This record gives sequence, structure tokens and C-alpha cells, in this order.
Amino acid sequence: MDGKVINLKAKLEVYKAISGGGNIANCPVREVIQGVSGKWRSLLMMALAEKPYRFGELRRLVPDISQRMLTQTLYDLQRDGYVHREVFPTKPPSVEYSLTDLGRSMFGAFHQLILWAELNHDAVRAARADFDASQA
Amino acid sequence: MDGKVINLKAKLEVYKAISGGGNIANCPVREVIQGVSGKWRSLLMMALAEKPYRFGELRRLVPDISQRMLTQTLYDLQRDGYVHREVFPTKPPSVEYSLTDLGRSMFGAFHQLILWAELNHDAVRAARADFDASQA
DNA sequence: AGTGCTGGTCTCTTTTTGAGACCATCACTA
DNA sequence: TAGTGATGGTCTCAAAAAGAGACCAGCACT
Repeated sequence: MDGKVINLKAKLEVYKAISGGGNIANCPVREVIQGVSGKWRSLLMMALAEKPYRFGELRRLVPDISQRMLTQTLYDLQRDGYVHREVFPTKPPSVEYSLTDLGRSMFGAFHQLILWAELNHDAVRAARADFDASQA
Repeated sequence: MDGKVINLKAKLEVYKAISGGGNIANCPVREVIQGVSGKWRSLLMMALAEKPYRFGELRRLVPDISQRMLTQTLYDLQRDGYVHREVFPTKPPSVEYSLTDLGRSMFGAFHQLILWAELNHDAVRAARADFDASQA
């Protein structure tokens, strides 16, 4: 019974150590997971995993994203090294966004979760409905 | 060149269709991904994947979570069907949280991302540092 | 000169997160 | 029998993030 506790404690201690001795909340794993979170990041990663896109194309592809959030999300993804941004000096300068190797690598792992979601989203929906019903 | 566009368009159209004809933003996949997001959800899922825990144990395990967020995050996880909550009628009633089958199933996929994060968090860190330096 | 497309930035409002105080119950202890 | 600590919460309010919408500069076409 204590064995399991020690397993977890050890694991969390490792994270704690990696995170620089501070608290677990800053652990790098959480940092990366946070990087995947965000309302639009997964959607944009999925789009860019298919092929590179221009700013306006992405905006049209995801109609209900505001320009501000599109700009900011792409900036964040670029900052984390997942997305490459290239400006072409056309008449009205156009900007193309594409996945980097790191981005593709991350998306490979992230894809597992997407696949799970595709298969199980109705189970989650059902659980939520049941729960809400039982609380009413 | 247009072939790829059609691929993505088709995929996104599928999501759009699943989501009930509305816009892509409500697609169930995004909904599930959102469910995984949140500052504490991954950490609590990792803890509960190890073994069931009581409220106070979790609070001690993750020292920098506030009681409010612990309550709420566990509530959300329970609502999504990932976590089971059981109250024991001890003298001061104790509450135990454990993963459901759905929770374990989801964690299996999510685990891929955690493993990737464990292996590559330094690359992300480096990318971020580079980017910040180049912006300065 | 006016319109539209390019890819943004700036400001303001709403929503989400988070920290901290407060609460009710029971057991043990002085 | 009043004080202390442990149980698992809730409530209030401040800070941070997300989001909507106006505005901007440059160039082409009409």
C-alpha cells in the first residue's frame, strides 16, 4: 500500500527536481501541456498539420476566431517552436505559417489524444449529461 | 495542391457536421481537448492514474493548488466522467477520488503527450529562449 | 478618390483563474 | 467544557486571460 505511494511520490519528486526545486506547478511537463491548451491551439495545429496556411486562409477556415486571437495564438505557437512564420514580399505582403519539425513531432503525440476524442467524445458527452441530470 | 485543401476541408466539414451544423468551434474534439486543458487537470489525472486519493491527500500532494481550484477541478473531472467520487461516512466524512474506466482510457492517450513532454520539454524551452532573445 | 484585400494592433468588456477567509462537524485533550 | 485540529467544503473578491470590434498602413484596381 505504501509502495504505490512511494512510486508516485518519487515521480512527483522527479518533476519537482526538474522544475528547479521549486514547486510542482512549474514542472516542465505541465508547461508543455499548458502550451497545448488554449481554445484555438489544437484547432490551428490540426489545420497546419495538414499543410501550411496563410493568415487570411486560417481566418476563413476558423470563422469564429477573432483576428486578435489568431494573431496571438500563432505568435504563441511560434514562440514555443511549433510553428514557422514566413513573410513573402508580395504586393500586399503575405505571411505563411507552417509546422516546424518540433511541431510535427509534438503533433504526433497530440494526435493520439485527438483520435481518442474522435472515438469517445460521445461517451464524455453522455457522462456530462448524466451528471447534470443527477445534479438537477 | 488543391487536393490537400480538399482533404482538410473535408475533415473540418466532418467536425462541423458532428458539432451539429454550427461552427467548428463547438466541435466535440475541441470540447474534449478543452476538458484536458486547465492548469490542474493534467496534474490531478496523473496523480489519480497512480492510485485513488482523498481530498486532503491531493491537496498535500499539490501544495500550490487552492482548495477552491481543487474542488472545482475534481468536480469538472467528475462531470466529464473521468473521475469517480465516493464519500465514506467516517467520523469526519472522508471523500475518495479515483479514475473511472473512461478516465483510464483517456489517460492512456493523454499519456503519449506527457511522455513527449518529458522527452522534449527542453527543446520547447530552448525554442522559447531563442525566440525571446531574437525579439529583444 | 473610393473600395477592397493584405495582416495586423489597440481598447474595452466579459469570462475564467486564483488566493484567502470563512464554515459545520466531530474527536481528542487539557 | 472550552480549545485545537482534522475532515471537505463554500463564498467573496482581485487578477489574469479571452474575446469582440474599431482602427491602421500599404498597395491594386476601377
